[in-house]
Amino acid sequence: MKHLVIIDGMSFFFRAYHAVRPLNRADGLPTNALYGFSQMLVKLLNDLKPDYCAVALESKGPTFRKEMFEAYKAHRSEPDEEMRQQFPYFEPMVEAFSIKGVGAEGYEADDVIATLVKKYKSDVKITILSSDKDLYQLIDDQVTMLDTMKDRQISFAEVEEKFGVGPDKVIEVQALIGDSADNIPGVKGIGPKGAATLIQKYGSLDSLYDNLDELKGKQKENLETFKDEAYLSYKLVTLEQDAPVQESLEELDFEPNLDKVIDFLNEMEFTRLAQRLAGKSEKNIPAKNPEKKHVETTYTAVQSLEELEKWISRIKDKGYCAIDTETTSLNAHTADLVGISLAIEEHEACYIPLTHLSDIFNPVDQLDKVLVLEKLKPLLTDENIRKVGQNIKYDMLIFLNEGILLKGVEDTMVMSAVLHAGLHNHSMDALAEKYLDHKCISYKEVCGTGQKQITFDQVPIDKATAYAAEDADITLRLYHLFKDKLDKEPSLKELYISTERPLISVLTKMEHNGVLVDREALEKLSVEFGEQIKNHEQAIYDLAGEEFNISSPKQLGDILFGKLGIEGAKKTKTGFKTDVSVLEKLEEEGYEIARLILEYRQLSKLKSTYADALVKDINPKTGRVHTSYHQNGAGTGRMSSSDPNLQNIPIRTENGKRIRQAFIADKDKVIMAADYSQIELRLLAHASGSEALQKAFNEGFDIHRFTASQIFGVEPDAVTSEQRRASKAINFGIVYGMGAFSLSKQIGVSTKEAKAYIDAYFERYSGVKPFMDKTIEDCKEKGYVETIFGRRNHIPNINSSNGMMRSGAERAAINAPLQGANADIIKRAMRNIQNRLEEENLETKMLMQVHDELVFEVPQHELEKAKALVLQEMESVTKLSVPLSVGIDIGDNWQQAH
DNA sequence: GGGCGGTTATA
DNA sequence: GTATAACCGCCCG
Repeated sequence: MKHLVIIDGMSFFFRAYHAVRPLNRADGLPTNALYGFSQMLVKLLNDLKPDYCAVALESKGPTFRKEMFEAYKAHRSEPDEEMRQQFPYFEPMVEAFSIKGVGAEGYEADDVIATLVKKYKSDVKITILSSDKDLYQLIDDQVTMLDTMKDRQISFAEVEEKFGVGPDKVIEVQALIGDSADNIPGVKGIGPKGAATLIQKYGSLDSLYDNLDELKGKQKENLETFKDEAYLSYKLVTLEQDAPVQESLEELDFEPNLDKVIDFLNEMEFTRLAQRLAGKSEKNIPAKNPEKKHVETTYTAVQSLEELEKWISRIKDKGYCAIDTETTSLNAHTADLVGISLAIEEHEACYIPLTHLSDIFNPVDQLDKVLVLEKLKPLLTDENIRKVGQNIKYDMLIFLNEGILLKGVEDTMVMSAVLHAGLHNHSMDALAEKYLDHKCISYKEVCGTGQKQITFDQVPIDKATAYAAEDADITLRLYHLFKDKLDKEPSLKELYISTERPLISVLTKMEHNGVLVDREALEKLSVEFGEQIKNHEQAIYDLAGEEFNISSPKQLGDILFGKLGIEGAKKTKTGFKTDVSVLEKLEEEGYEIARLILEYRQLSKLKSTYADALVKDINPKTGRVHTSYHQNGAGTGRMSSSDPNLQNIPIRTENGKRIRQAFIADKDKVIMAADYSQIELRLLAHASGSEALQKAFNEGFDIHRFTASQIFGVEPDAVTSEQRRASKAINFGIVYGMGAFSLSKQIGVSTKEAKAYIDAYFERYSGVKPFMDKTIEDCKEKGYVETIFGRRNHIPNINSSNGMMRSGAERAAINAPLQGANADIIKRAMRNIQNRLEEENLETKMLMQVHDELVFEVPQHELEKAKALVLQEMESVTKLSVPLSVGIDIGDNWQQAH
């Protein structure tokens, strides 16, 4: 049977535009979308070998859907200028490939495709080239879809995977889900899962509504309320199969003319593609500096001393530059420098290769690393010449390992975190796409992936230059953009200049310091835990009556609630729930196996995540463990730590404490840990203005006992330990926006009682509830919340129409100003402490930060001095209506210092 | 080898 | 009931 291929024209043109990085013809015409599309067509010629081919075109005027429903596709944004400039070449391109363009006035391309499918599917096999799920309804034995960008064929199975039903029922499901991108309303409260379940059960929209009485609750209510929307959506997603399409199958006959194609490709200056088609090998094409021919970027490799001197002198004149290092590893503490890229003017950058692998067969022309670093050093260490990086802490660590401490740094990632917390991530790729509309060359494109991945020192210089120079260029462009944005937001600028920017160097030094761990102790623990795990395993198998993988929640659930028939099972999405709370309940009911599993879990966690992992993380060169801090790991302003995470080292259990004991001080030094006491509650007292709460802190009361006396109406001395425990849970819960239901579960009382406690709390600590309400209200209006220091966190879901999402967002909104202010305070303290340690020439080293705690390594002889300094700086970092209280402890290891 | 769910470690 | 990171199993390609 012959083969008809139908291409969803505009949809692919747009995707090509976004998928291909900017490209220009010598005269400046943007050509990236044309390039992507041409490339796709070439591949199509080779792979599919169609007998007939058509490109479906959009109607130029308004479509019947728009007339049926005004809002349809209403919030589609206008295409970019660079895209618009390429439109006039679209049809000539299609024509050059000898493909027929097919359209119908008043109909979308999708309708044209549907019409062609209906007309010809009994005569030919059809492949639709599109990734639009609205076309799934056309799929059947004769008709498949192909997403060429993802290189994925879409047939029955894929449709079912995506929608839970076959192509014949897709419309029914889509009618219920709706599509926010096209403004198709659907039924509120029904998403992909619910829609699939309903249609699977009832078969169609009509039948669903005929049997609506079988449903209940919110779902039924929603279906009733949005019945009109459902049927409107049904009409909107149903494709018109009888659009006025004139073309006969013969007219779609596909006879490509290679010369015409090559002429077009040459006209667009897609030389390599043209030559490939003409049968010439790619290798014969000179690939020297391919970027040079594009007007917009000049990326060069620096391979001579003269060139280097030129760049250095230009940077000195300019007063700042963007900088990026290429290395052999993602982890700065194990990475070796491979090359450096620099940028001073936008769209222009250089790459200085230093240690690319070179041998007599493949010699690499590169300058000597030591020499280049010597030349660059004055510039790098000059505080008045700003060095802008994207995550420059990484580059600082690389230079620090070469003996150079950068001064005067700026960081576009940190700037973005200050400006855009909660909106998106701050990776360069994300920022470039969002703010520069530019798709970066991906690391994978340069180095490959998986087994075949190479390190950067194996990348050829021209490829390395294109990648590395682009990074410096993009960083520079983002810097200019974010600097302007900060200038318009004085409070954010202040946060960046006085807190976040200085912190970069502090964190660099902390990571560089690293922490000493007792390897032998951890190895012993690993062995001991391993033996205990084995014993537990055997005991569990005996009770279960068979061997199974205890670490598999699936298998474990089946054993407990299936084979052993234990009652009271709760379900997760995929099986039985087997988490701590479930197992603890079983343990209370007397199930020995539950106790054993809990212990097994704890031991496995301690062994794999801490005992074994930490030993692997000991750096062979320094003998210490160097974490990576993420300055804005959380949208709230908190940091996070990874590789390894030193912010979740165990402390609660006895076995856990033994892990902490392995964090030790070097010879003649001690570990000093300083932590803020009750800082978030103090911040709540300050921010809410609650006088009772403020009084409690000003008088230095035991806050949980005091809260208990308030809630239960007894004298502080008369508070029972049970009452204090409950109050502690409330104090913590309040700052998380907790409700009565969760509190009741946590402290084991009825929801009613829990509600009474919370009411009493708000009654006694008047000001807290109004503060929380005001915070949410402000957030709904502005889309973000602020700490008392002006740090922002955006909460996009605060106005969500989904109740679950919205209440989640409200809890986040309550918590963020408190958690964030905590972060503000400790970050300022870190900056001040590091400054003073250096000013006063102390040998004390800051090693770790754990949200409200700082850990230092202190020489015995300066212990008193360091202690006083840290205490003073932490407590006096800001003045609130309640005092900041810091506890300091000292020991030979981290466990003792608590 | 990547992604995701379940689980657990911390503040 | 806020904010994270990491491990394991399991499913996919």
